Amino acid sequence: MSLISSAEAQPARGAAMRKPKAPVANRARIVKAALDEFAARGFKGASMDAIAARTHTTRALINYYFGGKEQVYLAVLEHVYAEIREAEGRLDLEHLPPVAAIRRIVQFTFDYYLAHEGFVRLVVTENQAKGRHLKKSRAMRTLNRPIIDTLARVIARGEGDGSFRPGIDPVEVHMAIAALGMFNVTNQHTFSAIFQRDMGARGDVRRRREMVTEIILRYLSKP
Amino acid sequence: MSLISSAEAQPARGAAMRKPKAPVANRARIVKAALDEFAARGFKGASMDAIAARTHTTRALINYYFGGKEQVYLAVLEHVYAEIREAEGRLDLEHLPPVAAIRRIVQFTFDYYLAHEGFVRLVVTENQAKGRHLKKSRAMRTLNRPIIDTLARVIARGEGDGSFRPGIDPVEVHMAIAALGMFNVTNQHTFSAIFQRDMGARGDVRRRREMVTEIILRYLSKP
DNA sequence: CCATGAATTGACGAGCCTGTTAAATTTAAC
DNA sequence: GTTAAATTTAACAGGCTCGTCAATTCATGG
Repeated sequence: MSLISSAEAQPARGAAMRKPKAPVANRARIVKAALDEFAARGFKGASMDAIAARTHTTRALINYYFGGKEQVYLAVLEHVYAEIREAEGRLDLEHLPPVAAIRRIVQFTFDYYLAHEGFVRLVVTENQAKGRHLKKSRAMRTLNRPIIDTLARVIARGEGDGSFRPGIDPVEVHMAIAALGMFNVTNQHTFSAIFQRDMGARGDVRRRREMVTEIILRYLSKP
Repeated sequence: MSLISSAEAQPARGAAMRKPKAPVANRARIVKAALDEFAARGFKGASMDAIAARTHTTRALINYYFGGKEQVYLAVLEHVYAEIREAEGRLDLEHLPPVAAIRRIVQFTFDYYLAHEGFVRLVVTENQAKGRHLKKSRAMRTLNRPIIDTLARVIARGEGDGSFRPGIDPVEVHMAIAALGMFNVTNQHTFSAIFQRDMGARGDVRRRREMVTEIILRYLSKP
């Protein structure tokens, strides 16, 4: 059943095995197209035909591969989460002093959301569905442990060397970072419309990025 | 035309006036039911029949009143924004010292989002639609000025009496408050599923509320 | 009491979208 | 070259949802 492992599912090529046409490449392209479509229109709003059109294939083919709309959606979800986890894994913070490490984490997260609007919107969509699909995927739980662990290690180091105060909850800090970073992209439109300020303006975004890191650092620092 | 003003459209009940059928009461009930439905399933996902069922009327009647799905949605949007603005208006901060005033604003916002999940989810939905509907409503722009103004006054007072540092942008502060408060309800499900921590747990929520106020106050305070 | 116009309903038609099925087309192995 | 599995296509059937329209209630003013 492993949907994510499909990428490396090159079938060990048993003797009695017949034919690869372009299934692997197709699957990848479908997931990518589906990501855009789901992110743009939500689960119900997304159209299988639209996804098919974006990949120059047909709806029937997608169903042949994945089994149905819901399963395509799940594949996309696992794909994007795997992607961000992988990116986080390359952060390499161990040799940085705590404050610099936090700074890097916050800015990485902020930038990643900004550059991967599809991911963010997908998370929003999934929440609108009350996490119904996510709960079905066991892969998710192990998939997101690392970020918390690294964050916890940095905070512990900071407490140790006196740059941070004690009693900080890493999960809550991660939440604050995610909240500030996500809001910047998820609520762009209503905010811009209401306050007549283009939230996407270059300078503003850079300033906001700095503000978010400052907010987090001030929260962690000694009184 | 005025969709929102319909609430107070009680026809002055002249002596020779008997009750019509139930148009006013119906309209109110429809908006309420539509709020729930749109919040629960998004714009596309919401069903006019479902709304009708919740109000014991029919789809045709709703169209007779509002004109169509999109217009019902718009009426709901204006309704909830008017509601939160009104609640904010009752905050009465002028006589509080700056720090206490900020504390009240933050906690009010946090609590309001928590108690009005429908409102929050509607904002999310509208953002998923890239603010398409909001932009059509001129009412929105004037509707949300007050909160920024009051916040700006409190910050100015704080800068004046030395409790806050200078150079703070009220809009960005409001954004941070909104981000932290909203995330707490919008991302409940994915966060709970991924980190196996029930974000809704009583104690956690109260602690988080305190954390959010602390985050904001630390950001505003002198270095 | 009746005429009038607003409020309300039931039924209809059209559009979109999804999943399936059977047929056609490739491809690798033999 | 044949063959059989793996892909791909085209067409179908069923379901859901939306907006509209003509018909029907009902309170009210004359």
